[in-house]
Amino acid sequence: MKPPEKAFSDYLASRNLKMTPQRRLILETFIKTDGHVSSEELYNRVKAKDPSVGQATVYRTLKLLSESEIAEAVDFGDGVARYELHYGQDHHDHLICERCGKNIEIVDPTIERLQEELAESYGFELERHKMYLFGICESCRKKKGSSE
Amino acid sequence: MKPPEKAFSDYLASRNLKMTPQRRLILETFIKTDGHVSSEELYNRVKAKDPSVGQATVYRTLKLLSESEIAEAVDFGDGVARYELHYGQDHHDHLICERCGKNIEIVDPTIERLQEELAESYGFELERHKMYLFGICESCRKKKGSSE
DNA sequence: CTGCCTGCAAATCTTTTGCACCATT
DNA sequence: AATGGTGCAAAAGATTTGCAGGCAG
Repeated sequence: MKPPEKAFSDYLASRNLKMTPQRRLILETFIKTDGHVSSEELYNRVKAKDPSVGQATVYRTLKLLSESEIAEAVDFGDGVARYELHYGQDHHDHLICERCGKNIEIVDPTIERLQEELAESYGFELERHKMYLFGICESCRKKKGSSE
Repeated sequence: MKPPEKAFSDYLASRNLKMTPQRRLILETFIKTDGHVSSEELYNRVKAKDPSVGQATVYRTLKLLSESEIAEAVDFGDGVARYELHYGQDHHDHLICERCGKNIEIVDPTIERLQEELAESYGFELERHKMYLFGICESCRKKKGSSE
């Protein structure tokens, strides 16, 4: 499988766009940052390496990365768009602790298959899905009453 | 089960807040509107009945309805917060056509149970979840190539 | 009076866009 | 020259907040 940079420049080329130093830097920084980055967080990291990069460029590049399916938006319901690396990653869903914010990546093949079947039963061809499980993790349950 | 209005005024009372004509009107309008309303849509409907109601009041009331679990936020990833009636409704997830936006409410008991088990296997106590399946519906697949 | 509510407008916050200039072909 | 790309600042869109006045107990 080709490296993400190559995948990105291929995507750009296919749309008559160009790989630029800024885009390369943003992509590199994005890849190094694991977890779920907001545009602003990414902008800050990028700025640390090259203060001349503008915030709009980060927004624009993140959108390109989404379109090219190298990044994927994850939405935790706070008003901020977050992105995670998608290219070359296994699909996964999210298990989130509502108290401490801990975020575990999960996947269950049986559920995946049932989702497919469920969509089919409604005549849909399933393209993708998002599943978020919200609960309280073990350690937060132990120190009960400590928050809220 | 008590009617939503009662549930809401009980919730308000429990927080030393009051049921007001505006709040009542907003709740009534919200209940009559099925599907997934944005604050602005709801504001427009409310305004049609009583033009003196302000937009901020709709936002504020919608937040109260969320807190009281009478409404629930659904997030389709466009920048707008939408709400649906939650109180007294069965839980359901969403099957969304990426082409025409058709939105079907779905539920699969087996998936629900597996989600519970999956969370448990990570030591989580599952409180709630959100699942969105995105695909292409049958009629959109037939008129293929008609969009995008 | 006191405390909650409301409408309005101003403020915030995130994201997008217009524009003039730059770089590469 | 032509086509994109960029940074900046302004704009846009959604939501929140400050405030002065209003109402109910």
